[in-house]
Amino acid sequence: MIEHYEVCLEEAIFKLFGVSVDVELTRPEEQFGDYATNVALQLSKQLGKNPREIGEALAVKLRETLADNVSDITIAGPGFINLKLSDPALRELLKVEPTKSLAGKTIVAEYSDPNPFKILHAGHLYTTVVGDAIANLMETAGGKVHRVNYGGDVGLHVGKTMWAIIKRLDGETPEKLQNIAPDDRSAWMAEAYVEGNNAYEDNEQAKAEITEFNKRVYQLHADNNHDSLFAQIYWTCRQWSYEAFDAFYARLGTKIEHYYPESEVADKGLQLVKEQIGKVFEESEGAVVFNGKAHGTHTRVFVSRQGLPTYEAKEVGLIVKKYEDYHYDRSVIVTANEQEQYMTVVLQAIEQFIPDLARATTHIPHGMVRLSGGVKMSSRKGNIVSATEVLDITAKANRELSGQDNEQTVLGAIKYAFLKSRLGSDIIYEPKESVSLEGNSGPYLQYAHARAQSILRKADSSKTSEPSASSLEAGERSLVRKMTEYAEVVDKAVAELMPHHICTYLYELAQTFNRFYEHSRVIGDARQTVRLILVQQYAEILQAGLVILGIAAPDKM
RNA sequence: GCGCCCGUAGCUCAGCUGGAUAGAGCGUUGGUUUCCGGAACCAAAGGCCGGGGGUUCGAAUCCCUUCGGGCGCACCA
Repeated sequence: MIEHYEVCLEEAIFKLFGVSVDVELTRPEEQFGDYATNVALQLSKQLGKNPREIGEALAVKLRETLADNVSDITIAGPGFINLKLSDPALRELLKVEPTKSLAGKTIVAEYSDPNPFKILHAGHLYTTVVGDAIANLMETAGGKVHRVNYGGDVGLHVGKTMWAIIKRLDGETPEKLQNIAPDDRSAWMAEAYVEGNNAYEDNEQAKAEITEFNKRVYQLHADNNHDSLFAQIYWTCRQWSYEAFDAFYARLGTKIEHYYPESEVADKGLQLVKEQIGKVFEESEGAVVFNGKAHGTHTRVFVSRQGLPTYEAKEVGLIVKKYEDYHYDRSVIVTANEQEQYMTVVLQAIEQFIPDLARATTHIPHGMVRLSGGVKMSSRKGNIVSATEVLDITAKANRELSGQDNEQTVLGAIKYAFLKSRLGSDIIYEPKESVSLEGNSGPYLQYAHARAQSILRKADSSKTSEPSASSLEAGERSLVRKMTEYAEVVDKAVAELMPHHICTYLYELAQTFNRFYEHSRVIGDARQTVRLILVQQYAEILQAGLVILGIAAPDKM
């Protein structure tokens, strides 16, 4: 639809001035019109003419060719051309849906990535919410999205936790695991990890033992050993972690389709890397490294001196494994930005021998979550806020404010607070502000939706026999104008994989509606029919947007 | 030391593929209610867009530089 107007402008410019340009229409402030372009300014130098002259000449031409749809064309400021659409043309724009730019594409979205044997912390909550929204965006654009996560069920951290667990059990006694109550399991393992990590750093003997445990865990996978006492403890605890993840995702409404444990990709990665020694990778000080310096980055170890694959080699295995499983056209990996340069190097290495997969992969880095006034959280030190604690303090803030418990409100509050800022920087989470029903919050939007639904419910019982008018009053027009931006905003969010655009837009939309609603009676008014249609469309857009964000849009609150 | 990211109102943030008087929310001050959900609306105050230089008709936006903060740089993930 918008393309139609752009093409008309391009044709007019060609006819008048004999030059071909790519016209891009933007959304100006409402006072200026519905669409605007600065082509006249851009052409000014090339044509040696005053931009306003160019604009005026174009306006004369366009008033003829666009007479059906455009009610007013003005030249303003230094030479902007502003188009105001006729009311029917504007309402026609409401039929435009987000572009299905990913139709037919298979996409793997990897996010969340909690590690078994470690705590599920606030950062996991954040990255899960972000990943979900991004996956939803790609789905909205028509993509077939597979949501997966990846977690370290092997590696040094497992060695640390296992070391402490066995110490706590007073030996390799898997039967004693039964003494740990199901509700305590996650916390118990998280404590064990901290214990193991401290021992690793402070105690040489423990460090040696942990190193040995790390190898034993790899060996146990290599042997597919489920029987030894050590193996029984390992598999039981790993299962505890997965059960905790399942419960966490169920609570959030996240649907992770497949868990990739590191143990499934370690061998593959190791093998792939070894095959490329002397080509892509080289041996250095007994380890296998990728020399990123030659490519403007830095050198990274892919296989340790002990012959174990590092995170880097496992990533290679994972990227290939995901391709074997899904044959994706595109792969998106959402992680914290501390992994940004690591990922750059890994993709650079893969580019050398499987270029297609490297190019199909997009890494989306985001910042850390900080609780207001808090410090960065580290699971190694144990001074960390768990995902559950964030949910709990938010529930508490909501209870104090509203006097009741409402899980949907709490989740809406957290998700919106996490998603409303542009990805990349750290975010500061303020529970009280997030659950506030005033201002730019999730609950505000949920309430806005409930309120619209309430109007529609009431209208069902009233008569709506008046014919719908085609022209719009000022307040109605502002609302329609804002609603027509929805598809464009979604397209932008999809193109950039940036969910915050949806948040910004939905909030502006709700504000526009509230302004309209404040001054315009709906039920019982002479314009009830046309206004009810607008309320209906508004509620639909609000809901669609909230769905993308993974936030419930309740009919009542 | 090298690399990446980030500095916008008291606080939290939009705006960044250059364009019209730099926008919201919270907080502060004042106002609005016969009536559809006031969890709202209206208004005011509050900004050398970290500093400096450059490119441009035009810079919060691009380039250089400087200061401040975050993160990453070999066998953790």
